[in-house]
Amino acid sequence: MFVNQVHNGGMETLDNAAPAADTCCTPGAGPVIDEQEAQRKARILKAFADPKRLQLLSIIKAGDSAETCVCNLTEPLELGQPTVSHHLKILVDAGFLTRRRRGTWAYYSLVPGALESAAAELVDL
Amino acid sequence: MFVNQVHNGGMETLDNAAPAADTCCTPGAGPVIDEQEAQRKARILKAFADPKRLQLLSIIKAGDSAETCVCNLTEPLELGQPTVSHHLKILVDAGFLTRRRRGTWAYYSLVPGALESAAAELVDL
DNA sequence: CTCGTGCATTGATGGATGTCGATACAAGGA
DNA sequence: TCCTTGTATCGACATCCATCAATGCACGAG
Repeated sequence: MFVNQVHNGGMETLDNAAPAADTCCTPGAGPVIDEQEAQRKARILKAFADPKRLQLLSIIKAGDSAETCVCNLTEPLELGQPTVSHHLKILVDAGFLTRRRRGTWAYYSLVPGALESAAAELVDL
Repeated sequence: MFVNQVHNGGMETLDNAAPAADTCCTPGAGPVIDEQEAQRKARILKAFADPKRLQLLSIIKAGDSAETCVCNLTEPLELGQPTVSHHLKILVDAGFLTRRRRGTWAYYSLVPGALESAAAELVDL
């Protein structure tokens, strides 16, 4: 099924005289992340890859008491309340926000150091 | 149309005796990124939010000569050649890879400091 | 207990995106 | 010149995702 690695189909004249005429480059033997690790990192980074979620994090980060309820988030984002709750759930599941109910209101706050660790995942992949 | 900010519908007994019985929280007056800036950051981060692209970057980063051709990328990712070219184009357009043709082969290399600047976009949003 | 309010969940839908097969382009060799 | 090989692009398809309207749930007030 796979016919990728057939670079020289029966080439006999090469032997070892030609230095590297038909090899494109050395494959590189350094450590490479596997598929599972790549999926884990991608799942984390996907939580940030949305403009509305970035604005959510920015607003919550700029909050005075480091706690923000949903009613203060629907208006500046120009989104419906269900959509805001949806984005907040994604950020909570990704481990970047914590949710705390007080009365009928739900307050969200940043998890300390979560952004920094996510950024570290990017640099040393 | 918008009926969000009508928290107290004709509440007269509150005056200023009750501290903050029906206000959920202070809106927070800190600086917040606008929609345009959020879209710019999201476009950058979206380039990373894919496991195959993360593996691509990892392989290229681990390459000895810091240059890798496409033929060395299709096999470890278990993807077809058009798909690999598609991902590479996304990473080039995002400014994280540079492309250089030598003969019939195309070599890709990491842009120095690109990952670090992208990580910085995450921390100080 | 009933009502009202803030928030979460569900179902549906339009748009974005990853993947592949087919094809076109570029460059070197016969 | 024609042919071969590596790469990029195109068209199509399947899936994912952001969004909304409708509904359900939790909690406080009366």
